[in-house]
Amino acid sequence: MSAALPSPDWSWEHASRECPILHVDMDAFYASVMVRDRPDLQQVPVIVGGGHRGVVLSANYLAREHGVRSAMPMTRARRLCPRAVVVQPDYDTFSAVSASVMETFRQVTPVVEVISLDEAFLDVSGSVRRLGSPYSIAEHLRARIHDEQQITCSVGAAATVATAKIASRRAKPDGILVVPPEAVTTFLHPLDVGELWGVGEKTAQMLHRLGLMSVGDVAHTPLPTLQRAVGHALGLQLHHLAWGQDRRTLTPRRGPDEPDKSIGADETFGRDTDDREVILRELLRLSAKVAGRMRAARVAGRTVTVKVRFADFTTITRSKTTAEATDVTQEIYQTAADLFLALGLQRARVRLVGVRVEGLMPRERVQRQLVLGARERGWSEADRAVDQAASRFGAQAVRPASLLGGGRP
DNA sequence: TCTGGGGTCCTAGGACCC
DNA sequence: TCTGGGGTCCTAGGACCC
Repeated sequence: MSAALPSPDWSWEHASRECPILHVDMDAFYASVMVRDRPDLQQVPVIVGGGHRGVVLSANYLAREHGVRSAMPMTRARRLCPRAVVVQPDYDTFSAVSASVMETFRQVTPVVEVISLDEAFLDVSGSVRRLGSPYSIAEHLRARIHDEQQITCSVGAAATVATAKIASRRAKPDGILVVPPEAVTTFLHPLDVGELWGVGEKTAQMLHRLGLMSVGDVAHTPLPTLQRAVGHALGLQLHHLAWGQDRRTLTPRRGPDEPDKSIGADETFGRDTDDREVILRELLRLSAKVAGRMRAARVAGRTVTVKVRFADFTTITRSKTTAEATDVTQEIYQTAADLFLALGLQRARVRLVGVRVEGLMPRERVQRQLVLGARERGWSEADRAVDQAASRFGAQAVRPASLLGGGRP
């Protein structure tokens, strides 16, 4: 399992000294957490996923043996593994387990970049004197997480973020892989191009068409050729990554001074619809959700984007940028509804609609034009009342009048 | 009963300004 | 009358990540 080059006095301990970047990734996280408290599920294939029209969020290794993978349509997953038990995700539990795991990381080093609920980078260069080599720190973390949470994780250790990330994937499940600097190209070059960060299905196909199958092939392709094929930025990135070069450093946390760049929500209908009223009502619900999250984050934004996905899965977006930033539900909805209606759809069957607000800035920085019309102030105050009621009685308690009574199964 | 929902970044064309 | 670049903003689409 190692890509390291043995030398006379070689050891994992020693080899890891130049590998202070750890990438820790929980193994089949959602599935592992769901199975943990259900002894009856321990020896059966388990798929975590939404119901109707959903995708696989996670699958345990017994299900993976049948070819089930994350993000696969549930229909296909069930076909591949009919005897799998399908369970609904429990995000509250996932968040709690994740928070505890991240806390364990922070006891090892303050330099933790959280990527998602089940994944983080750690820079342990400042912890080596206190806790030992990166390799023994990784072992320590794995043992603690297993003891405290009864789930396993895998760790990749390297000198750079990108290589550590690939290493953890190759270490799965329940393993550690150290890739010392002198072994980086030996490790990377035989891998498929799809292993590189930024190479998904489409780019992998494109590279394969050019005869570039392995990371080594990419490494030995002239940069201009690469850039013509996949674009300027990605070409440069792949060129660097293929040689194990990655200047990225860890950013522990996005500060309050650096808010999200956009906030949005979308939803796939239970069944495709061409009913304008149904779609507009959904846009209102999504606008309320987005605006509520914006107010909670104390941001306002200028660009509203509507997304429409049709029955054949083609997807379009329409956006409008206004002079003034807003966090007001009615204003966001009005823009979204205008954009949607301007499409002039007649009988097109719609699968999904979404609303997103971009160009976010801290709310304090928004200078509302002098003429704070009575109407506008009214909406803003209505939103605040909704927020307060929602925080006391739950988000379901308060919603726009047009969402009441219109519900259908 | 094929294909979720939350995001980020890049590209490319056109408008507009200097 | 014809023709420059550079920079920024906006819009639309696409790819990718978890």
